[in-house]
Amino acid sequence: MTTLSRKERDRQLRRSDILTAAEHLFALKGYYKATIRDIAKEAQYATGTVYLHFKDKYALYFALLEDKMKSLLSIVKDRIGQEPDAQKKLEIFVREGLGFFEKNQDFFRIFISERNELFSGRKILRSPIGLQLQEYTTSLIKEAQKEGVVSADFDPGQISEVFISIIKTILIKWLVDKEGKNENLVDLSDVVLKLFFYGVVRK
Amino acid sequence: MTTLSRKERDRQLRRSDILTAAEHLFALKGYYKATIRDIAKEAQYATGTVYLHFKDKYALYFALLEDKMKSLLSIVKDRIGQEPDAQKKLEIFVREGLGFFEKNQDFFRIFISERNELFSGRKILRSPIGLQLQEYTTSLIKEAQKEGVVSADFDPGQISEVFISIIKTILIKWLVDKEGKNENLVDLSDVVLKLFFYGVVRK
Amino acid sequence: MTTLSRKERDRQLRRSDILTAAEHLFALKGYYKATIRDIAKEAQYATGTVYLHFKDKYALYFALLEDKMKSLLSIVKDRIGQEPDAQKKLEIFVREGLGFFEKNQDFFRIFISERNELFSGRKILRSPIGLQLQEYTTSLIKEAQKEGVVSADFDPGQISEVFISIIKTILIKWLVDKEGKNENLVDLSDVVLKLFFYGVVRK
Amino acid sequence: MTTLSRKERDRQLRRSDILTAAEHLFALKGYYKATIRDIAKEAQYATGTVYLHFKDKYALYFALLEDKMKSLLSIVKDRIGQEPDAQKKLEIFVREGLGFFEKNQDFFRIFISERNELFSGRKILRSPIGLQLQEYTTSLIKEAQKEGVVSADFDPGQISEVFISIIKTILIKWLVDKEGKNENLVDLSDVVLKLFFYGVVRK
DNA sequence: CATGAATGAGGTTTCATTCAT
DNA sequence: AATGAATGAAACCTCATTCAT
Repeated sequence: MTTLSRKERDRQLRRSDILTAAEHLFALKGYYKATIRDIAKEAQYATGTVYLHFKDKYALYFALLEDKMKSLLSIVKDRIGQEPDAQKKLEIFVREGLGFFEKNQDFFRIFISERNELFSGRKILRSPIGLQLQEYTTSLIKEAQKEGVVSADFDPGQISEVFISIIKTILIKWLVDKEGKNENLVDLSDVVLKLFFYGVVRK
Repeated sequence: MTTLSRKERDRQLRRSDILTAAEHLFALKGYYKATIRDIAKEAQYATGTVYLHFKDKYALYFALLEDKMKSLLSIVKDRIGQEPDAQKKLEIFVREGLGFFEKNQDFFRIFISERNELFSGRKILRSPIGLQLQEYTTSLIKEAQKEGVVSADFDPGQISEVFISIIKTILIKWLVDKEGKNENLVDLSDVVLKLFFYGVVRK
Repeated sequence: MTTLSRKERDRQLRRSDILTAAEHLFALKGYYKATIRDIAKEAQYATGTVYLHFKDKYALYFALLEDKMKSLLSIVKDRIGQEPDAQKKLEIFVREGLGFFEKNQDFFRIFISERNELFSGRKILRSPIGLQLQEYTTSLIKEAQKEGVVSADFDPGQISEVFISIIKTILIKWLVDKEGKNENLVDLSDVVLKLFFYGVVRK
Repeated sequence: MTTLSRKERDRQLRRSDILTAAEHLFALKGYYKATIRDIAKEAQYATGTVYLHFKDKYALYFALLEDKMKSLLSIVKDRIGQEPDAQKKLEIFVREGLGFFEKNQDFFRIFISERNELFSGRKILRSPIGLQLQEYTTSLIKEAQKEGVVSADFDPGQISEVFISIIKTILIKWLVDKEGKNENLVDLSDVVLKLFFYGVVRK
């Protein structure tokens, strides 16, 4: 039993090594320019080893996104936990999302590049986990509408996408400009929430 | 002189043929899967002809985005024209932007996929024309801040990106869901502006 | 017109160069061990050039067999021409077949290796040209049966395959033993025909 | 001693398991497309185990043919036993050969594909056991010649190959057409012998 | 001995780019 | 200038073979 579980643990370790290397290279070079050989080399395995864990290049890419999105979703759900207030939930969502992306910037780069693929072949965002994330966000919005925090006039699906897109936009800008500024993530959360809830008009 | 200008006119025509084909194929298959051969074939030229007009594949891609962005910028500037009111300007911006993208959906698909490349090699958004578009948007925001329409607390660069990103998000959702709904572009403009100005809170 | 036909002629020349190299290497190493790279190199072209003429490795192989079989069939049909006597026709068939194979020994090696593939994936012998060759042989046998030269008791399809197989067997043995002996092809024809018509019993 | 012999018996069992799986897969997919992994899996061993019994892929293939040919030869020799009549011997040879191949169709498919390799690398037919089979057949023919059953004009080696090839051809056709017909093996033997002894002419 | 994960050479195929016509 | 065949580098993926457990 110990033997078996060690085997399985080793297997997961290798899988994880490869995913980490893949995350780095896909973020750095993009899906097409990152090669399996490079990924294997960075993970310090032979090319063929990658194929013991992932059936082909796309399966590796897909698994990577899937794992991270699962992780993000579970963290967010966990942190939101039993919080009863709908607005607070959204606040936690923003804070945790920003935090996760900051710690997983490679993944973030890959993640934002997925929105484009909505039209074309790739479709992580419509995979089970992609849909779960979307549904979860939408459910938070719906709740906020029920509680009267968010106007019921809006289409919750639409609004939840705007919500996500504001988070992304603010985060991108922050990452790109990072050099100069010292703004921290808490401040970013505030900006996102203010924009989302009250828009840009002068109070 | 006539001869020369006709030559030049022909040249521009060919260039334009190729750009149109490229727009179609890049939107359809993405940058990597669209081949120069296919583009040339769709434009009804030989492969080599493409290289008489564009130094390499990326130059073609870049020129395509540049042309369209120039066109978008000039339309928007033209329509905004002498309008004195800052808020109205933003309204026109949204309306014209949505209209342009609707008429140029192929370009739109390519355009949204450019955000990803912010980090990596491609960077149309940091090219002269990309920066002009960005600066123009930012200038509209600044104006709105001066007139007190937009709160001066926000960083205008940041806000202008959020502005653009809301437009994109709403438009993407509209295009993806297009089948069922019959919402028109004017309604979309309203949603964008409401969200941008007042956020989602119940009034 | 001249230009066009020269182009086409050049094209056929290249195609033919590649086929010749392929014939050599397939015969020498077999289908799987012969590589496209080697074939291209032997034909003095770049690897990719092969793919301008043949969609993939199997298409090249198939085209090779097809071309040669067409050629064999047309030679045999041509030589048999207006010969009225059914037995003489079979005699010509054997003579011309042996002659063709002797001049095309590389092709012969590939050809005999095709019988095996009857069961598995490859199936040149069931392609249009393969069937034509088979049907033609069978038709010769049927004629011989009508004329009373070959017993009507036999299934003509079966007999025609035996006929072909005797030719092949005798030829293989001859090629393998070639070193020592000086038996010529005419003598071989005699052996084939005697065996086929009268069997091995002492007269 | 018992322990040792059990070990040895086990060893032979494993070897035999692997050979059976190999026979199946080589027949089904051919030498190149059958993988060691698949063979091991079908035999329910690990990949590496195959290499404890056979030095490499070709050794496995070779051993398979060798075993079966040994078995065929010993059956035929056994059945021919003390039969004094040369013609009867050939009759038994045909009957037993057909019977063996019918029971070992997988092997038959592999066996017929070996003729091709006469020229190239593989050469089971020139291995000790291949030569024994050939020599045995030739000796039967020589005997028949001595007894005046087969004309002494023919080269016995040549004739024995024709003999084998007629058997193969008739059997292949039978296997391929099997669906429709109900011809049994005894009838096939008759056809083979008639063709071999008397050829195709009308009596 | 048995296992099966790891290795990495090597094959097929694609495609941006060049260049002789 | 236009053509499009040729080039050949480089990618993905397979699989015979090895070797630590």
